[in-house]
Amino acid sequence: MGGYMSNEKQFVKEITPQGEDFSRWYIDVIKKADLMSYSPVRGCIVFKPDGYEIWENIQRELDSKFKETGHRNAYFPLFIPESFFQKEKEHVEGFNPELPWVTEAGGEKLEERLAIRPTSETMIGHMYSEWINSYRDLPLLINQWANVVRWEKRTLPFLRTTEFLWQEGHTAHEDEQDARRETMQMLDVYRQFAEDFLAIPVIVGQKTPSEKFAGAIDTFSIEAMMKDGKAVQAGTSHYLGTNFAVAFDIKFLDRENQHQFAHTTSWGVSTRLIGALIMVHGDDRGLVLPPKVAPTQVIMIPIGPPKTREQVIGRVDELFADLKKAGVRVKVDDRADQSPGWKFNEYEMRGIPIRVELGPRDMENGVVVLVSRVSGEKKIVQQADFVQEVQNLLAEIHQQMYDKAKQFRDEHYIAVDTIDEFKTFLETKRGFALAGWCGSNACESQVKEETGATSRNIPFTPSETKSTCLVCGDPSMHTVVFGRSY
RNA sequence: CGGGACGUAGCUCAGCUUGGUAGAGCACCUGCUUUGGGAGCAGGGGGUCGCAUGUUCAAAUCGUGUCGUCCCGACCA
Repeated sequence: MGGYMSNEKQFVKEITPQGEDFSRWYIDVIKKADLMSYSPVRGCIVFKPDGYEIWENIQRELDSKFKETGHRNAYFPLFIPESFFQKEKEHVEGFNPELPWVTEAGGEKLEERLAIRPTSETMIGHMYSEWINSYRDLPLLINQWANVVRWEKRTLPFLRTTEFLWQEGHTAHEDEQDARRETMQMLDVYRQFAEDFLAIPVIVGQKTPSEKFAGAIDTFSIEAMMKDGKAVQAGTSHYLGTNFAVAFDIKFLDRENQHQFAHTTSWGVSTRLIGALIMVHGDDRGLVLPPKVAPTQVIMIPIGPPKTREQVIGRVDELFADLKKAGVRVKVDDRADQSPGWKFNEYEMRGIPIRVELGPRDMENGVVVLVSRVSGEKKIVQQADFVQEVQNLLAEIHQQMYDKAKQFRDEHYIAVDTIDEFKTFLETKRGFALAGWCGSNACESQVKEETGATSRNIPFTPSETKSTCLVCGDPSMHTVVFGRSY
C-alpha cells in the first residue's frame, strides 16, 4: 500500500494533467504552487517567496562553488552606453533586436542612448581595459549576480521572461590555454551543480556556430530534457578569444614586456533553471522539488482529535527541534482548521520532498511516518532514529529523482541516420536525436524547417558517433544532439 | 511580430446568441461539531464585468481601439 489514494484520477483540482496539455500543466502548477505572479508589465513576472527562495538556494550553492574556484563578486551598471555595443560587430547584431533603450531622463533627452543590459560583456570589457595592465593582473576572475533584460517576442514564466535574474562570470586570462581551461572548468561546475543539486541529468557539449553566443569564439552548454521531450539550455560557458579584448582594448604587458590582448570568457545560468526544475521533475500532482533546492525539505503534520492533540503537537515540536538543529529545512503545519488530507494534497502539490505524519497511534508505538513525495512510499521509523532516517531519505530522494529523470531522458534520446527517422521519432515519442551532421548551415536549418528541432550541442561524450549527415548523407563532421527547445 | 482563443469575486468558470436588479462552486469571516488522504451544518463578507471609447433611454452583453494572458508559427538565456 502506497501513500497515495488508490484511485489515480485527477488529484489536485485545477491542475491539468501533463498528458493532456503540458503547457497548461506548467502554468497551472506554477500558479497553484504560488511560485510567481504575472505582473502588469508584459513578459515580466513577480518571483513570489516560494519561487524566489528556490533561486536563493541556487545562488547560495553556486556562489560558494564560484568562490571555491577563485572568483569574486562585483556589480556593474544596469545601463550601457550605445557606443559600447557598436564595438563588437557580432555582438551588436546578435542583441540589437532585443534591447530596450533609455532615451530620456529627468525630462531631458539623453545625449547618448543607454541600453538596459542584456548581458554585460561590453560594460565589463570596458572596465577590464582600465583594470588590466600587466600579466600580474591576470587572471581576473569576477562574477556578477544581476538582472538583465531581453525584449523577447514570446515569453513564458521562468523559462523566458523579459527581465530575468542570472549570474554572469567574466574572466580575463594571459593566453588561450588558460582561458579555455576556465571555460571548461565552469562548464563542469554547472554540470555538477545540475546533477548533484538539481537532480537534472545534462548533455555537455559545444554549440554549433549558428547557435553560439554573439561575439564568442566557442560556446559550450549543458542541455536538459523536459518531460515533454523539449530541451532547455541550462547553462552556458563561452570562450571569447580576444574578440572583446580587441573591441575594448583589454591589453597587458607580458613577461617579455610585449603588449598582448587578454583572452576572456563568460559563463552564466539564469532563473530559467527554476522552470527546468519544474518541467523535469513535476508530475500530475504538482511540483516535485529536489531536496537540496527545496525551500522546505520536510513538512510535519500532527494528526488526531482534540483530546490527544496537545500531546501529539508536543512530540512533533520536539522532533521538529531535533531536525532543525541538524540543519534540515523543516516546517510544522499544526493548523486545526485544515484536515490532514487537505494538507497532504497541498504539500504534495507544492513539491515538498518529505512529509512527516505523527498521530496518536504513532505516539503509542514510538514511531513516526515518513512519506516521500517522489515515490509516494510510506516509511514507518522509530522516533529515536528520526533525524538520521530523514537525512537518509533526503539523500535517497535526490538519487531517485536523478535516476528517474535520467531514465526518462535516455528513453527519449535516440540515434538516427536520417531526418525522416527523426521526424517519425518526434511524432511518435518526442525527445532528442543524436545524428551525424556535415557541418553546413544549410543542413542544420533544413532540420529546423522540417522538424522544428535545432541543434542543441555537439556532445563531448555521445553514446555513439554517426558517420553520415542526417540531411545530405555526406560524411559527417560532428555527431550532434537535435531537439525542440524552449 | 503574424494566425487563433480568452480577460466577469482570491481561484475555476456560468451569464453575452436575443442589451433591462451581476451569479455558482471552491476560497475567506463567525459559531458549533470535526481531524490517519481535499470534513459537516448554520450564518456572513466580497466584483467600477481588463482598460478606453462609440451606439443606446439603458452595455458584462453590440461596435471600435488598447493592454494583458494562453496556444500555434517566425526570433531568442
